[in-house]
Amino acid sequence: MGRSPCSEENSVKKGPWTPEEDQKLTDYIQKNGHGSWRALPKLAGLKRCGKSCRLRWTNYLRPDIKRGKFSNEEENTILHLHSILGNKWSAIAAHLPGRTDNEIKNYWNTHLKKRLIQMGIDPMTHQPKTDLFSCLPQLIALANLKELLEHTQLAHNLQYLNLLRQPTIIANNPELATALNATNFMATDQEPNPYFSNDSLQVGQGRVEMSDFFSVENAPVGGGCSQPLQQQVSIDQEVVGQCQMGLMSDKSSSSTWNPLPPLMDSSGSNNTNSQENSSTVSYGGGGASALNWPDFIFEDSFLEDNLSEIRQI
DNA sequence: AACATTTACAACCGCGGGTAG
DNA sequence: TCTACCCGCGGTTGTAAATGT
Repeated sequence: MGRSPCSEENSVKKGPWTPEEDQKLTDYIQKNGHGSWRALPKLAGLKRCGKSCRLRWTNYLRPDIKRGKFSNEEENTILHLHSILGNKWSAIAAHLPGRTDNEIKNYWNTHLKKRLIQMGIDPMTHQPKTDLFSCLPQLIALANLKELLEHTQLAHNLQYLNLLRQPTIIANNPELATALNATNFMATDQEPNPYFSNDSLQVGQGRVEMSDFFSVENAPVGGGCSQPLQQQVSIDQEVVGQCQMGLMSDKSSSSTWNPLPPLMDSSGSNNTNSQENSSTVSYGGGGASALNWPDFIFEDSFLEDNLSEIRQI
């Protein structure tokens, strides 16, 4: 009873198609149309089952098939339609001229599905995953990203402070000079700044190369960043503005991690040895201080007044 | 250079709906 | 209404190519 499956038919060839077989099939269909697929192999002189011929034609030999990489537009269409239709590959293919359901299915399984999983999105529901284990890699990546961005803000703040050390700026702002002196951040030519240089930075007990902060190679994997990390954190002409924002946010929120150098009372006898302090001061602690940073360094007008000096550096 | 592993994709398999007799 | 057959669909497998060790 019932029909015999294609694979059980006698003398039916399976496996990859040869160029000769492709040519026979193409020639026959172009001359006669496919008609009955079941009858086609015999008429075309092929030792294949009708089903195999149909698949070969519709998925590979059909002249209107588009080859090559899927465009961003096609990817977006697949993602959108899949979120509505699910695994209805033929329905999705109907919206993508030249693409077969098989090709879309393969592309989904090998590229798009994996990408959604990496982004912490359930490929079947298109919703963010809720179970902790399945999105553990994303959580780790986010934790790494947070750490990187905190260090980046620290670097920005310190670079801003370094810019403020310029003699012309200090000469015009005695209050700033006092504050900088109070941080142990002020250095002379004979006594280099222990915390910051153009290419490295003191963080707690360690020293980190600036290149570690600002290279894509060291960026955390995953995390769903919508733009290259380098674009987000690179120090360029906007660094002054970013530094100022960092300073202001830290100033207004003392309960959060504070990357600013603490102000120290310079009248104290124990704070004169910067070399000793360099090994003990931790920016992360932000310990209690009787002194405050002068308000004017957080204001736009101060920045604008000194922008020309800062940009000459 | 050799081997192992991963990736990409063509092809196969089985199921279910539709239809003619 | 039942049966045999055809066709299309979605899931799965096999394998060549690419990449890593």
